[in-house]
Amino acid sequence: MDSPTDLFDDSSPQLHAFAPTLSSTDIPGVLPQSGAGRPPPAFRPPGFPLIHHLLQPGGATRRIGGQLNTNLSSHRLLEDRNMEENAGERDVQVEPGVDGGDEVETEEEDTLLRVKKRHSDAALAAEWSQDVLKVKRMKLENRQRDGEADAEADGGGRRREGGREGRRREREELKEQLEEARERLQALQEKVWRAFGEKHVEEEEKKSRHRNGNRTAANGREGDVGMMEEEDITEGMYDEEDIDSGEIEKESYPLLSTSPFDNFHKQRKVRPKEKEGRVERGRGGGLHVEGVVEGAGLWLDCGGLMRGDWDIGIEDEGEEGGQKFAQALKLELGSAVARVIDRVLRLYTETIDLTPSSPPAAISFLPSDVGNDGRREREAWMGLLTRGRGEEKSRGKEEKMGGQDGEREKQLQMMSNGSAVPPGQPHRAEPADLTMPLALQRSPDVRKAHPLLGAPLSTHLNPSHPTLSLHHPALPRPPPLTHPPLLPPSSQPKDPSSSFHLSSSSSSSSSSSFPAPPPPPPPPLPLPLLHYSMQQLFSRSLHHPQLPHLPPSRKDYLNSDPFMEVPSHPSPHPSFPTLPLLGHLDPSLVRHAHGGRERERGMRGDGGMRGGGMDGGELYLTAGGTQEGLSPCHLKKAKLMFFYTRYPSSNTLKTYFPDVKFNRCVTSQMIKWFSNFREFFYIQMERFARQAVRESLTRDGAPCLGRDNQLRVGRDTELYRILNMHYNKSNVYQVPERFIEVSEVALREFYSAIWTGRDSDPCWKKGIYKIICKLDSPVPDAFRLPGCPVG
DNA sequence: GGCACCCCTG
DNA sequence: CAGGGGTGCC
Repeated sequence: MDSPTDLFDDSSPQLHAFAPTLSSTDIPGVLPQSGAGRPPPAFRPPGFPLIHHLLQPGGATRRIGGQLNTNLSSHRLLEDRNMEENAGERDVQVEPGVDGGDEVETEEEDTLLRVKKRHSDAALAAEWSQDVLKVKRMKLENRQRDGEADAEADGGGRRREGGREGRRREREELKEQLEEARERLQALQEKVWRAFGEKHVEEEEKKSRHRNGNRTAANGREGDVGMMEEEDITEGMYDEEDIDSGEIEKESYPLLSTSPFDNFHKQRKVRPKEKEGRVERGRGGGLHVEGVVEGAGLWLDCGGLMRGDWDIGIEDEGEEGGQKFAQALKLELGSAVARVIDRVLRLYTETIDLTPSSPPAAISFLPSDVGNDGRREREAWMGLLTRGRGEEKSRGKEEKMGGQDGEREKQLQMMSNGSAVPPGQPHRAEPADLTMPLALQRSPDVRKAHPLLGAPLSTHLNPSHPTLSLHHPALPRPPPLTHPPLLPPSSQPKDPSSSFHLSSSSSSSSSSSFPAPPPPPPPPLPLPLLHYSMQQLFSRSLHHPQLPHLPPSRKDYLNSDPFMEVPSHPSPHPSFPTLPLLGHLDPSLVRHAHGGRERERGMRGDGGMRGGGMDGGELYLTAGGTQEGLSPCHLKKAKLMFFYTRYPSSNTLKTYFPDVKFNRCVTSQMIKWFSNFREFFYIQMERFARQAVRESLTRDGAPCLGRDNQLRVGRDTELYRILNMHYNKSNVYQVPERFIEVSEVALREFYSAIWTGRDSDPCWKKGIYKIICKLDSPVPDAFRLPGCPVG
């Protein structure tokens, strides 16, 4: 069965997956063709019950088609077989003699099918179907115990014969049906919550279960059976299911904390006494409707048909009553399912509706806003990676790549201090501009003490640039001479400030610290936000925070690695899970992570994987093993590594991709990657350098500062944005300061070469390459971790 | 000649 | 981003 992980692929953004579109997929029998070619459904909140009307008597016909049909059909086959084989044994959930049961089931499936259709996502459907089966399996296991318990209770209680025995049996069967329905509802609910990002209701469920447990316990011996049964089931369920949905979702989605469910639960509490009274009238082995329903956190209120009424009806009217009961059950179950789905969908749509222009909010997917797990992971992969590389610590342990670090720094310093000044500079008045230390423009206090490199690189998030700007990379470049892209805010407040405030707006803290000159409102930020959140989920699941202890043999690389501190650090937030998170997501993910090697092998040369983006690559990570091919995840990691090393040796690559089984092909492919990265890098440098040259020529009388400032690559510049978007697309990694400095060096080199006309030499770039090559810096040790850096 | 890199192209 | 040709270095 297909894994639901496709759900999170780029190609099927969440909005697509869960938007209750009223497109052709609503036509019964027309199932969505798993994503491809379907236009993103325009989302609109349902103003009417989406499901309920389908459940009216006669309204629910069984039309199943496509993949779902396969799944559900097989499910039903299994189910039917179970019913036949186990009718007398353990699985007495629906006895053939009872008409209602099968139909209820059918209606449920139909209902759910429609939900799934509305979701228009085959993956979700598959997942759901899979989980139904799982629930069934668990139920079978629990049924045995349950059956024994029931038998005991009956044996100790009363003996009935003839019709009475039959009615009791019917009740039990109906009870079974109810339980099954409850489990299905619960499974559905979990699916939906998981899919919709709901977590809060789970807590409600637990509270409800507690309440219910207490209440049921108060009902005495007969209640105990039911309670234990229910708890068995729910626990069994959660033992398994919690692995899937678990803490992550519970912690991650506070948005829905005031959900309609809350109100509903409050509603329910209005008349607990009355219900308790009715419960007490219930008989041994009776229907624990309320417990069942409440335990599932659902609001199956049964429309006034309370348990006692049913019981009385059954007792008094015999078979007819039983059939009525069955009918009522059927209706109520159906309507309950409908309400569940309606509410969930409405809840979801409301949530979506509340944040229609979610980009800014969602941009805060940056560490402070993600779930705790994500934050922790991010700290491992991002915060620590970017934070730690103190220059002092890094010094002297440079790898072979570019020679000694001190040498590099000297070089860098030299570059920035004016060696880049072109000889024979036409504009004699301006060399001072070009020789100005690049970094002085940003943090003068620090940089004065350590020109250019003295300050620790990215030791912290500069409050002025806490996050990266989020300009769309595809924005057309402005005309060269109108808005020099490299101008800093000081010289050209208009352009850079807008971009700067863009970047600020994406952070939570700093927008106030930079009073904007009447800035144009930030344009919508077209980032794949939901997609990114899913990325985070994946990366969370696939990073083993405690795994990365490296063998001592590698300690020679690790002396300054902040990442190594991660596992030993107590989590700053007590709620952070300390166990590997792998199990908290969907089991299919776990499967991917554990047994994914087979799939990894087939992954290479896919092409299809990149259908909507390459982020599915995270799915192919293994925690500990190696894989022969390179995944998109590795590409991502390589791009981030490019921030540190532009010319990695193959040894470096092997060091930092421990989960890759290197062979000639893989190595050359990775080398090629970096070649491509460099290419892009140099192209941008040249492009902006030429632009700056043009700008210089046309702005002849302009203040000197302006020209100088064009040759910097601050985090507020277009060049930076372009680079960031290329190497750090999801923008979760703090671009190391050193990379910015190297970029500035490159930019100045290009500028100088172009300015002096050296670019007429066909080999004019080689010198620049040489310089840049020497500016490689060691890659943070955190990159030695197998797997995917966040983003 | 082998290799790495650059550059161009699709 | 990959493939392939060109170039320079060892």
